[in-house]
Amino acid sequence: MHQPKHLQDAGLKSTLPRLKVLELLENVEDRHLTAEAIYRKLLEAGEEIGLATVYRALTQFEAAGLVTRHHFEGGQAVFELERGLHHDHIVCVHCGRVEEFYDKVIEKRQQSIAEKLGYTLRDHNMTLYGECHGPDCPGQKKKGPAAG
Amino acid sequence: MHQPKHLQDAGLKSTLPRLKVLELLENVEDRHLTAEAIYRKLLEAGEEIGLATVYRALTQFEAAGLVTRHHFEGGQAVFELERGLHHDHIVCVHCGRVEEFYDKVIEKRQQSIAEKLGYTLRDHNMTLYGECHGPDCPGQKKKGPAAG
DNA sequence: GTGCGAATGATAATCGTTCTCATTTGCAAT
DNA sequence: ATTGCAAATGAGAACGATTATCATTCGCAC
Repeated sequence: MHQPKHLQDAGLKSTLPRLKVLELLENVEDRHLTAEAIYRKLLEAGEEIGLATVYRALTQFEAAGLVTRHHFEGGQAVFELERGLHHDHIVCVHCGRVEEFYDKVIEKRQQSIAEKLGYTLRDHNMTLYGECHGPDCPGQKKKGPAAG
Repeated sequence: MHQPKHLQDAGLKSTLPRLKVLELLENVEDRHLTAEAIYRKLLEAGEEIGLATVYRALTQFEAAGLVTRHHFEGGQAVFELERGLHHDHIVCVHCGRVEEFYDKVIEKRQQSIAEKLGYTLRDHNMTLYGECHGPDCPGQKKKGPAAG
């Protein structure tokens, strides 16, 4: 099972702006982008597109299962191209870096917890927040710069 | 360890609006309320309070550890009085009912996943979404009302 | 190429939340 | 109890993210 490379396969009319958004999502290295970041990148690439269209395209992609929307902390939703592999996320509280992981034990526990409580599990959201200790992460500074 | 019953114990000046908000949170049966719901309930109870004050009080309570803020789906944050017992939530996608649970296995897995990925875990957000099958839940209707 | 409905984009509108600022309050010293 | 002052309040403006509006343009079937 792989994603349809063509929008029509997802039931969407194949328009230029949609193709541009999809293409960007397929080729960009950071898989988790805000709508505005996508919009800016397209403008920088010389494309003519409106922010509203980016939002519309992403919402449709999400409905079609091409894209997943996440609400990490910080107000702005981020979108990622769906690859058919469920995973959860860990986000660095300092630099915003996002990594993905999958844990079968947790998934099973979630299912049995929902059952035990009388729910039919439909979805879940699990995001861990931590400090990533990466060399470029501002959280790694031994001492902050003098105030001011 | 129990919560300070007095705002001063939490480092906050004891003002009438803050006391009203705290009192409401302590006495209301639904432990998960939006700021606006709290505001409305206080107005209905005859209190004079502004929505901005409710938000401010909640933000301060959160900073003081008296209250926890959750971002479930739906745009509006919900607040709950902190009882010192960490837990996660399961939310009914039909009626919005919220239940709490705690699973030691999941907590431990989260910790070890973060470590394995090189993160120091600071926080996490885990919310399950499901159908609650409660008798009053609209999701239980055998057939929806005729359209229109 | 034509035509029509769907898609686009600029902008206004919306929603939840925070900020501004003039007024009021809590509290400590009197 | 009164005073004084910083901190808190409340009404409404401002804000940021997202969605709706609506005239224009596009994609696609004929």
